[in-house]
Amino acid sequence: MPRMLILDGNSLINRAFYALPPLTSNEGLPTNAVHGFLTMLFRLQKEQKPDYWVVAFDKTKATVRIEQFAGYKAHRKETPETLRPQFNYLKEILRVMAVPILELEGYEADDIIATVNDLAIAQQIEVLIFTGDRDALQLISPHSSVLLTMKGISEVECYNEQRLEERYLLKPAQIIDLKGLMGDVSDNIPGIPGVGEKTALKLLHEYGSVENVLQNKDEVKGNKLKELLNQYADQALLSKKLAAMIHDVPVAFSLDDLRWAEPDKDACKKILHGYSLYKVASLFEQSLAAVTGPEQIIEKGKKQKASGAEIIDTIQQEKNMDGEGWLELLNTWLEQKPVLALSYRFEGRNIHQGLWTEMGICDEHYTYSLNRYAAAPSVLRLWEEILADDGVRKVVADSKGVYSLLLNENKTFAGVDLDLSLAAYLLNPNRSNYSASELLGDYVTDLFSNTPAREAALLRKLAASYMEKLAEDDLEKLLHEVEEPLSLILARMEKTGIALDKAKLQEYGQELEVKIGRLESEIYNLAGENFNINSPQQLGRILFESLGLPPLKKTKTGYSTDAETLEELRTEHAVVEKLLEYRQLVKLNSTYVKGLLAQCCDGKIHTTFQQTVTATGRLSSTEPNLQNIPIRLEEGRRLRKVFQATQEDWLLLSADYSQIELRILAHYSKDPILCESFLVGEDVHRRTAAEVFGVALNEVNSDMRRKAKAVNFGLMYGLTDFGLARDLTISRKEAKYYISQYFERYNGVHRYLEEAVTEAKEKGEVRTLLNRLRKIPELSHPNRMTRQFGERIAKNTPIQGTAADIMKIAMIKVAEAIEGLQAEILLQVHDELVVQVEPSALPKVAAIVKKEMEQAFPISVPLLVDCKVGSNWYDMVPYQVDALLF
DNA sequence: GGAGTCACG
DNA sequence: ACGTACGTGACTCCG
Repeated sequence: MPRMLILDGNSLINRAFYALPPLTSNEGLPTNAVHGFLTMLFRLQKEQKPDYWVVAFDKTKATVRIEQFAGYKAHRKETPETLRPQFNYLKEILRVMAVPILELEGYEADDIIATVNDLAIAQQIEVLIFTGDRDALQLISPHSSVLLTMKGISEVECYNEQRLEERYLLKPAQIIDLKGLMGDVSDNIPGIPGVGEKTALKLLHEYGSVENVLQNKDEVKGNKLKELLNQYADQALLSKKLAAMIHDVPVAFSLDDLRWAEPDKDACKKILHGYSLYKVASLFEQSLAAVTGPEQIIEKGKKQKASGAEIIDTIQQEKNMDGEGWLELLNTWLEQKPVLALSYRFEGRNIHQGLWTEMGICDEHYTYSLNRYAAAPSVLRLWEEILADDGVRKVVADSKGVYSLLLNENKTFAGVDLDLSLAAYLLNPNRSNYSASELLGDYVTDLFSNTPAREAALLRKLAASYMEKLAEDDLEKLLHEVEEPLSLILARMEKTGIALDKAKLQEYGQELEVKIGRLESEIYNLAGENFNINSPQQLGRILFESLGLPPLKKTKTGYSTDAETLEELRTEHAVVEKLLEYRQLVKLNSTYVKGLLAQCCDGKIHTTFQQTVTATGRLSSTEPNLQNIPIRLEEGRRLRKVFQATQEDWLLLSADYSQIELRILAHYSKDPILCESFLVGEDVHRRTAAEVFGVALNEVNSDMRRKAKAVNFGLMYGLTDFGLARDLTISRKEAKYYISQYFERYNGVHRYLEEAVTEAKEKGEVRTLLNRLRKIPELSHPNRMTRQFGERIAKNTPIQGTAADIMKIAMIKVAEAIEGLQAEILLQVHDELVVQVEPSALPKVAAIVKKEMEQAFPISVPLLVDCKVGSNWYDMVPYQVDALLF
């Protein structure tokens, strides 16, 4: 008898989404649900080898059922942002894989499944329905069974008539009666309030159907229940109706459309790899082999052995432990100080408010799982002692995360032996994800049993190969002496946070909103109509169509309306100026006032410093980003008034490197003029102006200096005449002239930049002073534009990256030197450190900070740090460090 | 989710 | 003839 597999697309993708950690493709697209769905699909295909198959999806803008009952599914939770796009990815992939999809406007997957099921049965086809939704049990028949996902998606349970009878003592047709009585919160089917599964089953066992229950309601035991049945009789009948699937969906397909068809293997592989779904791709090949012939299975088996399969076989077995066993084990660890691999899970909104829930731990013999809620207090205390013990070395992915969670409970963490996330980042800073599950992606063949214990065992395995790779690329020192120690400092900075004056911020927000409101009406007046100013598309139509302004620049999608374009149109129409001001204020209000208030709990802000994001080695800051708080324009700069020390009456000390990138360029290039500028401590931009314009230092005017500054600035980015011209609003020819003059005078810089590119092309990579690596595949790309981009990266990365290296070293030294003093580092903004300090400790702390930063990593020109002090991040005044304390 | 815009170093 | 300076993150609109 031929077999058909019907999958409930919506139900299964939802299951997969909530069951799996948030995986992403290399491009950062969320793919966990797609991954989970396809894994289930191919497993099932391999097992069942169906002759027909189909995936049904909801398409419910206006469901037929809405007409019946307005509340139906009205309260369903909105699809999460990271799930929504995955429907389209999945459908796209299914199409390439020649898996039939059925959906019809106005109907749910359920209804389509019921319809297809009927048709298949009529054609003597055996049906297996795969879903997470118990509703489907109503479709069970002698020829149809239902495969239900149980916990998560790892376990499934197969229901046929017999099993349904065993489990519920019900016939398939009674499933809708069951729902009619007990309702279903997720589908917003009301049922009878107060009647749950137990009562509903009891009633059905006795009376068989909702109708019959209602007919005999007077003899039902229990006054309360009788009353409920009386009161909600109609609602129960309606609920039963809602629970019944529609069997006659007018969806157009023939049985032949659903017949299994061999897909284009290469196209499938390509699209799966496009979404970074490597595991699924290999599963796909296996399942294909399973259906297309035995020869290929053997072929496949060989290949499998050669890849990750062996490693899986050799990882430590998981060992179950009782309380006694734990105590004994932990004491042994405390004594013998083994290396432990760790993996963790946590609960809570985010890492700053979270608690770890489970840890997977792997020593050289076994792997274990420790659950905080299952473990005895004495076991937890001992485990915390081990976490804090520097002698017990740990292999982890994301040590900052572990430390953050422990800090939430005022516990500590030490003994990081190897942070695999940081290691992977140093080996290749271009990846998008360095989570444990991602790093293990190469090894994990069975994602569903990816427990913390298993993860820990695999991390331990991974550590060995990473050590080798780190040694090969000469990155061990940078990892162990810079990144790993820094991660713990970052965790403490995040935990400390920075205080926010909420009231003042709200006040500022109201002030902004008044101004924004005024500007809004002025803009509508000047434009002659109302529109959404925040929509670049609508704004473009107003400016360049209604008002007839000249469109100077285009974007991919239409007119450009950015600040640069508007600036040029300023004199053309009065509305332009208002728009610029409007944009500025809206930005301040939505990103900073609203954004910061939303992140502010307990009067403090805790950012997250990302240590594995940038390709150059810089940190980044998220949720909220505290590295881009306005400063350039006064309007925005005022925001800085609300940032204060977390300790009452303490001061903020800001220490920033002066011209660090130019100094690094001087070091690299050994250019005599540039080096001299820094050695004698003159104004570099003024000197550059003198050289480029061929005048004496005292003849340099402010315009000349401004231009020279732009050149110096541009150098670090791989300057072009076009870019310089645009920045200075001068002709390209003029820009070109300045650049040639510059390189003539600063020929050391010129030579260095050329050599940097040549060497990068040879090696395909660049390095910073501390050996940080960045591969630049763009350098050998066929497209000229891309290649030139690679060249600019080759010029910029050693400079930006070295600055980042030096700052990281400085942070480690500063943190160590101020330990025990009344001071804490709060923020890092690339070339600036913000420290909070008790006023009387200021002279000493400022001297330490300045010294440690300036001497963090000596290069051939001096590094200079300027200090400023204030009670908030706005009112900062220069602070002269006492030379004697230095 | 992608595009556009704009905040920072 | 083409497109154009490096590195980030957040918010908004829109399909």
